[in-house]
Amino acid sequence: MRRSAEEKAETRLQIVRAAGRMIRDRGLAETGVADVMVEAGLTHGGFYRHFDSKEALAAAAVEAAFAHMRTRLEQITAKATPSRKMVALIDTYLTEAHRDQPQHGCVMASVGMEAQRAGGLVREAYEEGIARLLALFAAQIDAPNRQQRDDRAQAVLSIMVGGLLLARALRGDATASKRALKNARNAALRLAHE
Amino acid sequence: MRRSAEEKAETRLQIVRAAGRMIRDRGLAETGVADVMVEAGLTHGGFYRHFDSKEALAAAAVEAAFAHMRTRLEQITAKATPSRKMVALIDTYLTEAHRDQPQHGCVMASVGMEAQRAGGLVREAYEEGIARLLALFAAQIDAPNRQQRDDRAQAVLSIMVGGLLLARALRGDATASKRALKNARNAALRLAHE
DNA sequence: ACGGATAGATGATAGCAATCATCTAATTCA
DNA sequence: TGAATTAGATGATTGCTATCATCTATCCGT
Repeated sequence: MRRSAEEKAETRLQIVRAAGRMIRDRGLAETGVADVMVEAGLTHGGFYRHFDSKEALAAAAVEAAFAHMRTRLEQITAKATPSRKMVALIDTYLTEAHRDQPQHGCVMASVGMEAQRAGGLVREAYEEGIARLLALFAAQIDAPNRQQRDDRAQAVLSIMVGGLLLARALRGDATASKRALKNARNAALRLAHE
Repeated sequence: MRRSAEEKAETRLQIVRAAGRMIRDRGLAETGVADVMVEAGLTHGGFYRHFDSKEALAAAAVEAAFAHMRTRLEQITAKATPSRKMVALIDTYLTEAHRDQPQHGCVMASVGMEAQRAGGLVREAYEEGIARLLALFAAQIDAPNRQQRDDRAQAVLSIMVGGLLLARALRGDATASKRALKNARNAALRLAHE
């Protein structure tokens, strides 16, 4: 059953989104092509009409997930007053919702090392995504020169990712997990404003 | 060919060590039982004389890797003067060697989310390992009460793990990667000493 | 020293995942 | 309108992995 070019693009988007969710939720290796297609409302057969390989899909999914996060964060900063932009970013990232729903969250925190080990297109998309995320952070930081902004952006991203990872690891102890988020938040704020 | 109980224990240790290295290097899913056995100098057949399942092996490997890291860190702190203990820990963790050799490094940074998704025994070993790591850190921190020590330990572990992850992600840009280590180090020191 | 026990090897099996050849139905364009 | 095109379905194939039955050579207790 042939579809129009528009419909095909829409279908492709559904596949990429489904892959993005499943990869962040279950991991790269545990996400099968067939699973993704079912999640996208299709059967496994048509997959290769859209992508050359599983790797190509994974790379597209990583890229799209980073792009989605960038868009969301940009909207957040746009709404905040200049002095509150960084606070807004941090408070968006270090939430219980983000901790509990990796499938809609940060790729770095959910598939960090996996994406790197994957190599090829996936790794490229991953590294590019992080570089652009750092740039977005640096742009919100108030410091005298470029180097200092970049340095603080690195520190803030580090504590946010590490804090989220720790909060997820401690989910068995609700109190400790919440404290991990709070401690990371306080630390991030301090590091952002020096 | 039957072996003595002592030899069996030694063999088991070799298997666990090999698994620990491979899991941190390649990831959980990419590490096959047969690969581990070959790495341990055996064939895949005897595996189930030592472990009930791949999961049981992975859990043992995670536990052993955490234990090994604890031992190393304890030795480091034992050698340092009281005021330098925390600095010593941080400087041991945030090195280029650690960045470049995940197979001998921190489990949280190399298989964090994978270990959690695995569930069951692996997840238990992972959570236990992190809890004990936090305790080790807290013990080195100079703060008026327990809660503050725990909070700072969480913050320090978060920035260290996040910083290492970022440094690994940026390995394509040697300068940026080194700065990520340095920025995390500075931040960790500040967070440790308030 | 000898007979039962067992560590580790060999080889089989079952299940799953990626990939692709082929089929079909619908659409687009001439 | 109708022929060429193609999105997506069906089904096959290939390769890999976890698991386990069985075999054999050695060790341990008697």
